[in-house]
Amino acid sequence: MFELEQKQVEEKIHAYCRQQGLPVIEIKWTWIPFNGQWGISTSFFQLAAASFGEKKGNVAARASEIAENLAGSLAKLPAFEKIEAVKGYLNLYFSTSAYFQQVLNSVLEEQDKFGHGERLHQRVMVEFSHPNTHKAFHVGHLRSAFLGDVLARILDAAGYEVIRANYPGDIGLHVIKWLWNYLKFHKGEKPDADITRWMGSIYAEAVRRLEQDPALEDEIREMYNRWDRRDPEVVACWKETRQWSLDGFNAMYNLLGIHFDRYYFNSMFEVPGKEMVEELLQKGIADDERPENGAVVVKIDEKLGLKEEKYRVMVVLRSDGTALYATEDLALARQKFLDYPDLQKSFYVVDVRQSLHFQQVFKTLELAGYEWATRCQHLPYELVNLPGNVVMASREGTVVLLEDLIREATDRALTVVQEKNRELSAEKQLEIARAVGIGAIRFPMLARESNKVVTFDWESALDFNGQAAPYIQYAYVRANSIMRKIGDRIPPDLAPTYELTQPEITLVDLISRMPDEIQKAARDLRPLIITNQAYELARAFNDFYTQCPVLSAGEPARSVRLRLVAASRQAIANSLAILGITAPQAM
RNA sequence: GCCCUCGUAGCUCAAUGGACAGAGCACCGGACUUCUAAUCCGAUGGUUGUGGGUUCGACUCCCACCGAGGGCGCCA
Repeated sequence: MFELEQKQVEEKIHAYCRQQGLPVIEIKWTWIPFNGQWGISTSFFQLAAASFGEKKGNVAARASEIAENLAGSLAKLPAFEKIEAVKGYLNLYFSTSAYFQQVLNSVLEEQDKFGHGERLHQRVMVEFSHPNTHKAFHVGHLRSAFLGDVLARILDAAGYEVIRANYPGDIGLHVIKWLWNYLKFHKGEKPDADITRWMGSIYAEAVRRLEQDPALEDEIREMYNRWDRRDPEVVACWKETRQWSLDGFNAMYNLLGIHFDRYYFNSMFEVPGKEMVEELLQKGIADDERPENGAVVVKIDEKLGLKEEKYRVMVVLRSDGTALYATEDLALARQKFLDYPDLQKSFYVVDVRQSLHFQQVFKTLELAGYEWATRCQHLPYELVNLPGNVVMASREGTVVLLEDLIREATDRALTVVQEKNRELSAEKQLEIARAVGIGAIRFPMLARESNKVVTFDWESALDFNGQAAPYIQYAYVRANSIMRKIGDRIPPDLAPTYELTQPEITLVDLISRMPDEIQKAARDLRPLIITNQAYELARAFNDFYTQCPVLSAGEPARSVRLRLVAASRQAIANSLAILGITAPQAM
């Protein structure tokens, strides 16, 4: 938000460097790290070290000297209230009243666009979630869904045109097993409610039956053959039951606040994938080892002339000529660029275990001469495990179903809402409980580095205190409550003519950082940056709330603070929006 | 055997290569005639796995080791 001011100072520093015969280097700004102080800072250690060249010297002392000199020559800049040199750092403190006013004005003018970047007119795609039909949807699946959703929101806020893509696994061995069990033991059944759970149970039952009697594998093979022959009964059953899953997923996505612009289905890429393998063979990139009882493979390291193994060998077609996941991924990647030739980036939010697989796919496409291959990028994330490092797997039955988690979280929130908001209708209460419960589920999936394993346990999943979504939502509600008391009429623009207190300065400081934080989150593809920002903002607001009376304050503080409350409410709302967390009107 | 990721307070996690490594939970002690206490304030808690190296400066980068997890031609 302070590009202009920064530029001015940078020019002065550069002029000083030239005058002193120092190298002109890029100035890196940081926020002043001291609480309650508002401004920007840069250090001169690098410059001091450079000034000595090959010789040794006291860098700290030299840096202090440079900072002191600059502080002296910059002393008259009107943009800053105070300029000081401390231990080799140059600290520039904003003139609070002017910027305080400027920040609030931007927020209140831009409203829900505050913090967002200029439209870049660049298109990117984020593929995420990719659930398997005919299986349960469990908590382990949430990470990709939330990560992808929020990355899409972040990129959109940063200024990109974002395509949200889903790639459901609607065919494959798991579906065949399901169809077999259904047609043999459950033909004609269809539950009225809770369909995703039921789909999962039919699958789990199929797995159990096959474990108990391995001879049944023959029947699975037969079912696969029927599918390959496009047996009308099997195809019809597949179409119908596949839709049940998709309907169930849609209901869940709606509840979770996730939507997609584009669906690619696994079943659409079997044939095109095989065609691409044929093409790879013709180009001499793939090797057909089927005559020697092998498969069709791409020996990537060999083709690249690498001495050490890196990409290894990727199987692109089974020895019996049937398609693999890899086969289909080749065609999927291509389809995305056929649909959107101007795609700058094609992101895949898929768990870390598939890192090598995606490196292989993208490198193979590059070898095949597709120039867009380098625009594909896998965004890996670690798994959600159960305590004791137990992986969630539908087959093992070690899962926490999403429906159960949502119900528990919502119930717990509802208990509090009913106690605290007796005057609200049951419908309103449930709406709030949903926002709080689902927000509480979302937050911890986003508030940690994606390369760290998340351990799910009920106790912390249902803990609404501290660093959690309800804390942030509550800050929003408090701000909203104050504004409601004055009919939401925000006082007109005015400058603070009283001495601002520390909580007020900290709060506006954090609000002013939001545009930068959003850009940083988009650049690094890290939702964590936004969760941190949102939490800090909420904390600063709660601090302000307890220390600074608003409605009972005398003018001009009352009006200034009302504007600050309105701006805080907006900033918190915008942070929550990027995180896909609903900001309730009451709690 | 090769490759990838992680290791920070009792627990869960933060910290653009820069100022005293910060939060939450738990535990202990306080605060509701005042805008919603799902809140706030205070106290306790650290040789950042170990050993080297690079740098003016390392939780951060490099190397080795230890510990945990994951991946390596026909699963997805």
